[in-house]
Amino acid sequence: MNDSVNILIIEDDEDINRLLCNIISKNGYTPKPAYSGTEAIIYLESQKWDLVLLDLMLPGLSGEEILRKVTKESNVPVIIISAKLETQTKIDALRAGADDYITKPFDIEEVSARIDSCLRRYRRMADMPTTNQIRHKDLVMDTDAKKVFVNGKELKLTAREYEILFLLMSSPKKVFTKANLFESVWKEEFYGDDNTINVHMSNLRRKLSKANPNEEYIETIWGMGYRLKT
Amino acid sequence: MNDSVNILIIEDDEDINRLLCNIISKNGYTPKPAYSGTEAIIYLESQKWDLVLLDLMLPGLSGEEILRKVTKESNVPVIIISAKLETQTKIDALRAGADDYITKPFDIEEVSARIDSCLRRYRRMADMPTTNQIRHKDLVMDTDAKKVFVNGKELKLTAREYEILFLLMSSPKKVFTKANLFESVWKEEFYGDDNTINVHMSNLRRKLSKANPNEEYIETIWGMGYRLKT
DNA sequence: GGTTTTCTTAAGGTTTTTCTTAAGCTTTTC
DNA sequence: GAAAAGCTTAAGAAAAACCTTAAGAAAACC
Repeated sequence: MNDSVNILIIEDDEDINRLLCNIISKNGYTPKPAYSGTEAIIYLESQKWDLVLLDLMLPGLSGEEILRKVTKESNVPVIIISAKLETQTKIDALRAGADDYITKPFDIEEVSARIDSCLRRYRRMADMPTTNQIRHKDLVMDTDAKKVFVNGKELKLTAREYEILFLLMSSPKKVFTKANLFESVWKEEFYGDDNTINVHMSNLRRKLSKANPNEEYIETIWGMGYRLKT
Repeated sequence: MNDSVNILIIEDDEDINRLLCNIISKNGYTPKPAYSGTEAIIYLESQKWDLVLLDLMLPGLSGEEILRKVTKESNVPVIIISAKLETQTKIDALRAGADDYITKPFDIEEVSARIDSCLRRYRRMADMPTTNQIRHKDLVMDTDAKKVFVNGKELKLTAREYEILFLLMSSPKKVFTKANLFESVWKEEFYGDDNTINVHMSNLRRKLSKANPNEEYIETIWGMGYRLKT
């Protein structure tokens, strides 16, 4: 168990799953079949994996959800295997953190080559501990619960306020222009009307400073935007 | 040399090469076109690259040879771009050390996603900080934090000053006319009144020379404009 | 369907940057 | 080496950017 390379195969079609298992063991790796999303989650949480092959079309929990969960909670490389041919799906998967994408029907040799390539890339990588918390000064943001704490005391924020603070905290050194903020939080094109942002910023600051009057969290960079104060 | 992300594009078709260059610079990276295998080799040996896009069908030195050379002599990730549809080619390329494979005709969004994904992977592997820095002499500009440092000491610039310096630093050898500067920084048409630029330039220079009196950073090219002093 | 929360709009005030002006300086050209 | 063109500096004026507050509109929730 120690030196083996463990590959989790999440694929509901039994034939395809078996085929993948065969390819993988022939290449000297240890396959583990999972036939549904829920089953996959159990395996994912039970041990450390070296690679995940993931079918996007699954009964129960969808492949997309699993992908999101995996990339959020761990560092395991993921290769998507799917019949979906649309480019957009591919792009979404790659952007969501997938490492490669193979469309069905696939070629045995190709799968094998991609698995090798992917593992080769990751072999040297050290694992990074991932948490669902972001911290800055005495601010703690729980991105699962979507709550913010100042000195352990919860700070009640509205959705917009939370999103703004999240953006700032996700890149602590980065200056976010109003256009940046607007497009990230509102998901609309920004065309110069920044007053809404001013007001939200002001409200957010008021709440923060009420929670801890001795600390300033958000800095204004004149003519540029906002940034977390270091 | 600065810390921008340099991507070498080895593709003999000028239209495709130009398209790729556009995609890449729009994503914030620095593209360099090479139109033949021999040209590519020269560039490959002349500097460090962050990513190579390689067309397999090339005049002169073949893509396969370049791929072999690159993977043998360096660690640079390579994405293959090719019209060859056969799986065997893909497999060979992946086995030979390529990191990804895109077949022509390709989708702009897909190329962009794959480049991002590939760079992200490598950055994690090398444990590289994702800060976006431009350097020139002892000037360091952090384009995320929008800060400038001279010998490690922060230089406080206004938005306009920052933009001017950014423009100069983004093309270290280029001479910017006042019209260039004005149109880039002010985003308005320039019609002859250059005094404003004079004043800003002067203020910028004053701050720079106060931070380091022994160095001159901006050069005036008489009758033409300004340039970073080498 | 009504209540409550959240968001947006608008206006007034403050701060900071940018622009304009003008005089003095430097480099090029003739 | 003098005239012309171009550049720098400084200071006050103007403009832009930003902050806060309050109230009406919209949305979310029950």
